[in-house]
Parts: sequence; C-alpha cells; structure tokens
Amino acid sequence: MSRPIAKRQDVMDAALKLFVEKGIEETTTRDIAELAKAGEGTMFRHFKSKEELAWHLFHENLEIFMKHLEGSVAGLSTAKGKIRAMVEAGYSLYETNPVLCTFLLLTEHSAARRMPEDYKTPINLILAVIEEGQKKGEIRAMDPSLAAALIFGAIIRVPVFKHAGHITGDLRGKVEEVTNTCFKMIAA
Amino acid sequence: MSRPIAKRQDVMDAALKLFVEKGIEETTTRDIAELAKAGEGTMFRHFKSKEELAWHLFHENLEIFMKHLEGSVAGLSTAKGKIRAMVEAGYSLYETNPVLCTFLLLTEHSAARRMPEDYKTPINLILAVIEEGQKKGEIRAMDPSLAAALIFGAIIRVPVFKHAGHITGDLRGKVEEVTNTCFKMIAA
Amino acid sequence: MSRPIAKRQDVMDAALKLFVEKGIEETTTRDIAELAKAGEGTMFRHFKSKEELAWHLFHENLEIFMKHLEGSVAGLSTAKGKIRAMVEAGYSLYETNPVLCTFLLLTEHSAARRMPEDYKTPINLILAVIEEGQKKGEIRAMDPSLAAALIFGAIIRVPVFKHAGHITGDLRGKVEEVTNTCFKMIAA
Amino acid sequence: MSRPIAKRQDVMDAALKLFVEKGIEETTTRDIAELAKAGEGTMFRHFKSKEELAWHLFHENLEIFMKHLEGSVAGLSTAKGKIRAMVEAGYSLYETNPVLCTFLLLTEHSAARRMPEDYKTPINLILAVIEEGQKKGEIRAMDPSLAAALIFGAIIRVPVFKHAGHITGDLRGKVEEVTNTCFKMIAA
DNA sequence: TATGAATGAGTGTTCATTCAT
DNA sequence: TATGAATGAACACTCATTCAT
Repeated sequence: MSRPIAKRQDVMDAALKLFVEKGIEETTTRDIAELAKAGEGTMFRHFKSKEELAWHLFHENLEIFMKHLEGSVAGLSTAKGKIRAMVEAGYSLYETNPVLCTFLLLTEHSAARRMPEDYKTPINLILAVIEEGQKKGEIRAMDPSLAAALIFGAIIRVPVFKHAGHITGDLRGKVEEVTNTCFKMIAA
Repeated sequence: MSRPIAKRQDVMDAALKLFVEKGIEETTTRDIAELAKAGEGTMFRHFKSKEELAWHLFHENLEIFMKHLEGSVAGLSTAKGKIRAMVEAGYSLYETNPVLCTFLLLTEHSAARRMPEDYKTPINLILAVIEEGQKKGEIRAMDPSLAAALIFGAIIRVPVFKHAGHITGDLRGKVEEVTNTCFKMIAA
Repeated sequence: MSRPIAKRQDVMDAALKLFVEKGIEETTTRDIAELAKAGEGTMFRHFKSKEELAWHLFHENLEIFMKHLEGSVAGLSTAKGKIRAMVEAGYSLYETNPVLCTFLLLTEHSAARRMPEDYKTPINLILAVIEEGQKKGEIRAMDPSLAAALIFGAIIRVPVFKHAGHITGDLRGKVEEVTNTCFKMIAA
Repeated sequence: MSRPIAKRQDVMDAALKLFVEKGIEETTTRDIAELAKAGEGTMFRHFKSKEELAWHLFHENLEIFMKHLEGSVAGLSTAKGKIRAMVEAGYSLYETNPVLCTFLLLTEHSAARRMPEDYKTPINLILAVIEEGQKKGEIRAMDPSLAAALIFGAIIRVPVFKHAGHITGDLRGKVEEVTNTCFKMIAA
C-alpha cells in the first residue's frame, strides 16, 4: 500500500523499553527519540504528549490482553479451568513479550490514576470467575473480593519475582503448578 | 547555643503524604515545603536531595518494620504461626499508619533500583520461613521461591486492594482468614 | 529539514559582553538570554553549561589569536621584530575588538584553573622568542623566564591601563614606542 | 586584657586562603566557616556580608602595604632607589605572606569595581615617582602613564609567574636584577 | 560573642512541547 | 511526515543571610 507511518512503531518500541528500564518520569522524550532514531519532535506527530504515549501503551496493550484473556476463558466451564487459562495467558505474554508484560506489571499503580471508575482489568475478570464459581459450588464461601486479591496477588507475583531475578525458568512450565496451588486457597 | 531542630519531622511527614498521594516525581520540593510549613531550603539541610529523602523514608521505615517482623516471628515455632505473625504485623501497620504502609507498597518497584544486592526485605524472611517449614515437614515439597512468590503476592495484595477501594473493613480482622487461606497453598 | 541555527552567535556575543561588564559569576544565564533575545534554554542547546560557554569563549578566541600571533611572527628574523609583531597583534585586537580583548585579559586568572598542563598561551611564544634571541646573541644573558615575565607584564599592562582609563589614545599608535622601550630591558 | 574576639582572625585567615584557592564567588560562607572552625553565622558578626569581608581583606591589607611602601620610598632621593624600594617591599610581601600577596594580585580587577575615583594604589605611587624623576632629569621624557604601565606591569608579573610556577626561587634575591632591568626602560 | 537551624530569593539547568524548514 | 532548533515554564537545589537559642 502507501508508505506506512514508519517511525510510529519505532517510537512506541523505544518508549516501552525505556519506560521499563528507567521508569516513565525518568525517561525523557529525547531518550525515546534517540533510541527510536527519530527526531525530537516526531513523537508529537503521533501522540499528544509523553503521558499520552505512556497511557496509550498501557491501555492499548491491556485491552488487547483483556480481549485475549476473555477469549481464553469464554469456552471453558470450570472455575479452575478458567483460572488456568488466565495464568496461561499471562505467563505466555510474559515469556513472549517480557518488556511489554513487565511494563504492564510495573505501571499498574501509576496507570490506576488515569483509569475511569469502570475500567476493566484482569481483576474484574477474576472476580467474575470467582463469583460464578461460588454460585456453582466449585469455590467455597468467602468474601469474593478477598479471594480475588489473594488469587490475583499470588499469580501476578510470579512474573514480578522472575523480573527481579528471584525465580528462573520458563513460566509457561509453571502454569499447572501455579493454578493448582492457587486453587487450593478457594477450592470448595 | 543554636536553634533546636524543629522542621525535620514536619518535612518527612509532608513528603510521605505527598509521595503517596501524587507519586515521588510528581511531588515538587515546593509542595513538600508548603505542606511542612517550612522554607524551601529546609529540606536540603536534612536531606541531600529529594531522591535521598524518598529513599530515607523507604529504607528507614522498612528497616523498622523488618525489625518488628523479625521480632514477631522469633519466638514462634510453627511455619503457620510465623506466617500469621507476619500478616498480623503487616496489616497492623496498614491500619495504624496507612500512609506509611501504602508508601512502602507503592514504592517497592522504584526503590528496588537503589537496593544493594543483599538488601533485606520481607521477601527474604518469608523465604526463610518456607525453607525451614519444608525441612520440618510442615510445608510440602515445592520450589521455595515459587512458594514465597505466591504467599507474598497473596498477602500483600490485600492492603493494595483496600487502598484501591476493592476491599473494606479493618484488615486486622482478616488476619486469621488470610493466614489460613494462604497456608493451604503450601501445607504439607 | 529543521530550522537553521540562528541564535548561537547571538548568545556568544551577549555572553562576552556581559562577562566583561559584570564578570562571569555575576552574569546570570537569564541576563545572557535576554540580551541575546533568546529563550532561557537556548544557551544550553549549544553549550553544556555557563562555565562551558565561558571557557569556550576564552579558549576558542585565544586559539584564534594564537594562530594569528604565530603567523605574524613566523616570517620574521629578529627578536625585536617578533616582539613588535606580537605587540602589534595584541594592540590591534584591543582596538578592533575591545570587548573580546578585555575578556581575555580579565579572565586569564580564572581560566588558568581549567588549562591543561601544556596549554599554549602568548607567554610560551614570548619565552620561545627570548630563548631564540639569546642563542642568536640579540638578547643578553639572563633567566629567560624572568625576561618573559617582565616583557609580557609590561606589554599586557598597557591595554589594562587603557581599559581602566589611565591611558588614552589608539594603542596601535604606541606599538613602536612600547616595543622599543620593552626591548631595552633585554637588549644584548 | 579581656577575651579578644577569637574567631574574627580565624575567619579572615580562612577566607583569604579560600579566596586565593577558589576565587571569591566560588567560595561559600560555609566553606569559610568550616575552615575557620566557626559557626555559619559567626562571619556575619564581624562583617556585613561576604562581599564586605572580601573588600575588607583587600582594602585593609592594601592600605597597610601602601603605608609600608610610602615609608620605604620616603627617605630616598633617586627614582631608581625608590623603584628598588618598591620592588623590595612587594617581593618581600610575596615571600613573607604569599597567600595575602597573591590575593591582592588576583583580586585587583574585581576589587577595582568597588574603588572610589581617588583610590590610592601602588600605581599612583609609581606614577608619582616617574613624574618626579622626569622633573629631576633622571627619567627620560615619555608619557608618564605609559611608563607607569610598563614598569608596574613588568614588576607585578614576576610574582604572578612565580604563583603560576613559571619562575622559582626567592623573589627577594631578584630585586636588584628586576630593578635594574626595569629601569632601563625609562632611564634618561 | 557564638552557633547552626531556618529561610527564600535567586540560580543553573532540564525537558516537554512548538514550529520553521 | 519528519526534523531539530528554539522555547520558557517549572524544577531541584544553593547559599548569603537572619535569628532563636
């Protein structure tokens, strides 16, 4: 077709990498331009501001991931199966695109400040799975929000530990163990 | 012969509050001075830089908390008892001094960049408890680091959820439930 | 593709003028920007710091002057002729570009702190001329460094006196007299 | 007698040393206090400001030196004798108190900005000696200001060279040679 | 007199953003 | 679209000076 906007993707890739390495605030637009081999003003042709770029990277990628998560869960019938699917999806993302995944993990707190009230995150999905599982009797009676916190916290900490160097090895090989272990917390 | 130190604590209190509310980078030294009702230069008499102040707040308070954690765990004999003590200590801190606790929770990733290789955090303590518990047969055989990730992640996510508004109620009332639930993941 | 550099020279001109009028430390970067009709950040695009700018002005201009001095002296055969050429070059610079010349005169002490061991100044040239003149028997036997101090000090003080208002009139008209007078100190 | 103002001299000594080493602007009041082993506020008990202290050091010491110079010159009858006395006084000061002497040498330009119109410096004395010498026929006819510039410049450059490391040895041993050499420039 | 904690105006510098090319 | 020179608001930080002790 016509010449695609060549530099846009370069800028996004560079920004993602730097945001993970140094944090968003500590990364300058010049840093991004340099790594992307683009001019200093180029970023602003594609994004209104650095903040906007950061939010775009978070939002767009989380949305894609959420679609993927929801798709994975959709056809499954058991709560455990759904949780396994989510772990599988998350850990696959980590191993497939560690920079992006780490960005989502490390940015969640600061991104939370921009989220509208009804913003959908994996947390909502886990909560829904738990509530459904309780209705079906697969999951024992307990505060579903507390359960979600424990399950989500446990699952998400594994890639954080890997990023910090506390854990080694391909996380996709740990899906089954993590799922089983976590499910013990909530099994009926 | 000269004035007694009067503003140091005010500055620390103001900084802690603002760092939690707006983030470290988004907080200006002027903001801190204003809230502390101190001159702009006062902060720099007590701390070399804003960064230094942030690190001091993290390090000093984590150290105190670690001492407290270690003390709580020291006299206990069972792994579960030790985990309960840690949950108790953490959730008490949260309810007693939510600003400080939230600061420690939200700052961990950025503070990690300043930590020396051998820096002690609650993670090390949990790992030790797990390894000891495995030796004594209280905890089932599994990768202790993975176990630590799951346990630590689960426990820590509860105050994060409360801070985000997903969970309500005094966390000290949930210590027993969280402990029991988490322990299921690793019980022999 | 982007703008041509337009303000660099303006910044340098403004800085030179202000450094002479008020001294380097007493001149603020804001002063420079204002006089140069440039933004406050413009200076920093071209020079790493105010210090750097000051050093650049000293070094670059002294280098040019040294090249000119060396060129003037090159073709001449007698020590006296060479000294005359140097006086001529120096006093011409003073009358042609008094601001620049005064800057070099007044800044020498503070600039000396940045000079590497082997930095070339007019002093080295005078010393060489004297030593050569002694070898050829044009200049009497004496400590060449002491001779250089006396000659250099005498010559250089004339423009300083003019700048201070103690002397009036075009210095180019005094080249012959100064040369003859100075040479008496060292004539064989 | 009663306890003398113990710290005043310490402050002056420290300031003089630092002013020579780093320059006036580059020296902070804290630097001075530290080196003087005094409190930060102590300096201000004795001097209205740092500027005032610098000026005091220049003025007071130059005044003492001028008194000494004038005294040395007073009893003498020949121009050459007077010049010798001045060189002697100056170089003795340099060898006796190099820090003070260097301060006077390096500070002259910046101190000049504070001098009232009729401020007396060694330059005035040299000019007077020259004019008197011309009247008496000891010194040849020439612009006395130009003569003063050449003589003063030559003499003063010797300690500057020593400070810069270009010249070594006790300057008091060079008084005779410098006097004779300089006098050649103006001898009748 | 001496101290040093407190001050805040002022500084050099950064950096997201704009805009002429 | 792409560039990078120019911008200036905003920032962290300094430091001469004040003042309670």
